[in-house]
Amino acid sequence: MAANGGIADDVGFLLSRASGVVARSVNKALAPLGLRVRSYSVLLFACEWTPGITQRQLASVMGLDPSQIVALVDDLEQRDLVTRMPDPADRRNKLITATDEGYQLRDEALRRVEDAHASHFEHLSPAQLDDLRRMLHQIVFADE
Amino acid sequence: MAANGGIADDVGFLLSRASGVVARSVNKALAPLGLRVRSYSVLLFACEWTPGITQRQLASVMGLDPSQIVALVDDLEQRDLVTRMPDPADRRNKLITATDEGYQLRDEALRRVEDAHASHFEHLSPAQLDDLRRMLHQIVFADE
DNA sequence: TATTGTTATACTCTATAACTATA
DNA sequence: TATAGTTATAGAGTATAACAATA
Repeated sequence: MAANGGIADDVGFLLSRASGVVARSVNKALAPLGLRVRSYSVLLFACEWTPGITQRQLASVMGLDPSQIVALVDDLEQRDLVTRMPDPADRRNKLITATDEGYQLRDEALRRVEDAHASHFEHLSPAQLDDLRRMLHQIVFADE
Repeated sequence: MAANGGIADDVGFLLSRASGVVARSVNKALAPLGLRVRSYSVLLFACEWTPGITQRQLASVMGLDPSQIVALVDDLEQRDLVTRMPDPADRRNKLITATDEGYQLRDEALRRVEDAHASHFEHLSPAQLDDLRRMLHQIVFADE
């Protein structure tokens, strides 16, 4: 599975290295906006889901424990980028929705992340990036 | 509902998710051996490099700061899995080399990691895994 | 002066368990 | 009782700065 050329060619090792390189770069690009890669992802999910995404759904889709979502949403909520609205149908759920400010910050964040990504993905064609996306998706959801 | 082509299909996001899924699984597989994915990588590099790898080289190849290598090597050294030998040619360098015990533990670790990987990569052909390796390598070393 | 390894510190991320409120 | 969110805590990972030994 690994080890044609040893640990340096191990897919798990390369995944970790590539993820680290990109995340570091994205964190730097987002720092002026007061975002990190995690809070950025939460903001985008809040923008994309209508009429909002529950914290449980966020935890599931981000691969995190629900307890880790709390602080991320707290931060965005305190900055008026998202709101926590109790779901009328089930008051245990809290629907996370982006505010107008949230959408505006997302637009700026998307531009910065796209620039950061460009330097890392420039040697890959759009078709290759599609293949890459598909394969990563299969690794993440291998058991479904 | 989620938008398609949104953050869930972002290559950086998928890299982070896939890396997390695999690392979690590998950490669990290595736990009985007292290894984690980081110390496992150090052990493998120590096994593969002749006549040893310096801590600076380890930091470079693993994408870490040299200060982070110290504790990793300390741990392996205290368990007699690797040795720190001053390089006669330049006594600032310390060559990290695996002991016989280190090589033995590596063999067992390799088996466990291969099993852990199998469940995540089973839907990908050997050719696809080669493509994946190549693309990840290009992302990591895009600026070289 | 420059480089290798080291220590120290602060912050972020990860993993678990236990609690509350709603159902 | 079961589920969603929350709090708390300990451990692992990340990022910098400064220092001693060696070149």
